[in-house]
Amino acid sequence: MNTNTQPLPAQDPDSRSAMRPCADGVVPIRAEAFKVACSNCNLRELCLPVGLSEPDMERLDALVAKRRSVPRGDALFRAGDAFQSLYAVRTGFFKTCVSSEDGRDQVTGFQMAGELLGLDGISHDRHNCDAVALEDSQVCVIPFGQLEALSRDFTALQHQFHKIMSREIVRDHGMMLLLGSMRAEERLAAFLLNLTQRLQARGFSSSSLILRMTREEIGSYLGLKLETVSRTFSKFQDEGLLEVKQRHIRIIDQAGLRQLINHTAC
Amino acid sequence: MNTNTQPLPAQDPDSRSAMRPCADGVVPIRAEAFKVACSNCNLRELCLPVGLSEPDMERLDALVAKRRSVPRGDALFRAGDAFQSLYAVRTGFFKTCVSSEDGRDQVTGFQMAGELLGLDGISHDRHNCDAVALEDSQVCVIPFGQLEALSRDFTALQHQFHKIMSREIVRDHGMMLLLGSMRAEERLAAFLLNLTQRLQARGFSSSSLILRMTREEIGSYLGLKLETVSRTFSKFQDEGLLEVKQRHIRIIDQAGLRQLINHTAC
DNA sequence: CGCGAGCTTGATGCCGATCAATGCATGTGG
DNA sequence: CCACATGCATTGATCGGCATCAAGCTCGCG
Repeated sequence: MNTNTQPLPAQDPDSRSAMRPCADGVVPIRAEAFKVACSNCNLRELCLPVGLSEPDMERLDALVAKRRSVPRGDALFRAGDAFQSLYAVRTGFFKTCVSSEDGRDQVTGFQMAGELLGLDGISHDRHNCDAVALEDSQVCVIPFGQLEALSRDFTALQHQFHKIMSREIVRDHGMMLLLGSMRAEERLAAFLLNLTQRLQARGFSSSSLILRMTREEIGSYLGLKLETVSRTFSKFQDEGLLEVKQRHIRIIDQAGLRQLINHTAC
Repeated sequence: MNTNTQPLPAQDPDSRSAMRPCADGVVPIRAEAFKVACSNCNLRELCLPVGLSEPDMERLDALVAKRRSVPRGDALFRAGDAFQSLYAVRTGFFKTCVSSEDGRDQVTGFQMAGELLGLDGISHDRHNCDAVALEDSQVCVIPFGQLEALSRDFTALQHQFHKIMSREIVRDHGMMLLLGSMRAEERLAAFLLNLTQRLQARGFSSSSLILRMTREEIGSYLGLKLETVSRTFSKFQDEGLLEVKQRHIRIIDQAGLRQLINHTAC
């Protein structure tokens, strides 16, 4: 309903071809006109400040004074880097992936505007996964020590932060369910529905989207090979559930997708 | 090395047949002689108080004044229950499992002494999974509101709690890697090594263990069917890696198990 | 225009699921 | 104490979903 991200008809459809140069301050993006501040960020309903009152929110502003731009393909951080800060995605799109000693790797999540990156770093003071920008992106830097300090005399922030961590745990458990017991079609359907739901919350169309990641990255996330992802997309298209043109997806029968998940049917 | 849980030769081998009656206070377990307190709990090196100084630890004692016994098979909490408290396992063994609308369910973890239960409940003020005791167990009740309050003027506790949540996230990402890209043998090997490592940290033998869960529960956790778990156990036994007698496992070739995981070999 | 990254599609094979029967412990009631 | 029921584990036979290998195809870009 009330979208405070500027409501685009679909995701900014040309952002891949015509990527804007992104050195800080070079390009007069509208956001630059404001002070760097949560209190006037159009993501405040989705990000760390959720539920904070106006005056409370201004106390956050001191915290997130810094931004950082990450061009497509670059890492915001890598596994092993010292952990200093959390990051809130302002614009753009990220993937996080862990890898085992023997070189296998697994995409553990895709993050879009308003979502937090780096929570896994708290445990051992080192980041535990790579965070890579899938398009030119910008993040707010949240020094973790300061976040802890501020949340010490700031109950609402403290609680909100705990909720965010807990929500990540719940999400991960959902992924374990998906990876442990769903079949390829169910996985892909769940993935698409989750993606569109999150895009919708950000003011984008719920039926039309552009995938920012490759089939291989989707496959890694869902525990499938890229060929299986591709075939499943084609199958969904044949069945009239989707229209698939490379990375452009239009969802034709959302209810049909939903049934796929809830209906064990087998 | 210095084990502060009483170091048993292996896990209390008769605890399943001769389960002690477990109504609170009925049985004079040694712990009952002390006050209920973190500061003299033999799990303090593994549980929430890790890293706290002696005087700091005593401040925790006010928090965890209550215990609760959970007989084998009973739920400590169920998905949908109102979230009030976290729980620290004092004795016994738990599984947590989530289930989807269509009845599928997935074991998301096994918890032993010193580990925390209920972190997923913070996000929506309701528990999001079931926690079921796999043997007669006892937990410390940690009212979450009080934990937040105490951690507000108690930096070390605050930080420790954040680390615990983060560690859970890291663990979950590891499970996603396992579920997304490992084969049955690798999964079971990783599971056994993880289990023995945690048991060893608690003063138990690192080569001999008793599984507290069924083959089906292991399978659910690892994204396999119980027959596959059973077959893989047999295979490991044939290869001289393990000795398997029902739920009694003896690890003969730990290095061999380790190789299985790190060596993609295929 | 032609190269290359990423996507699609087909043919084949294998790992683990499924179905089914048997074995093995524990517990119960006659 | 034995007979039987019950829950869990093992093992075999078969099947199917997804991985793997291998071409082509599409599209954006130098």
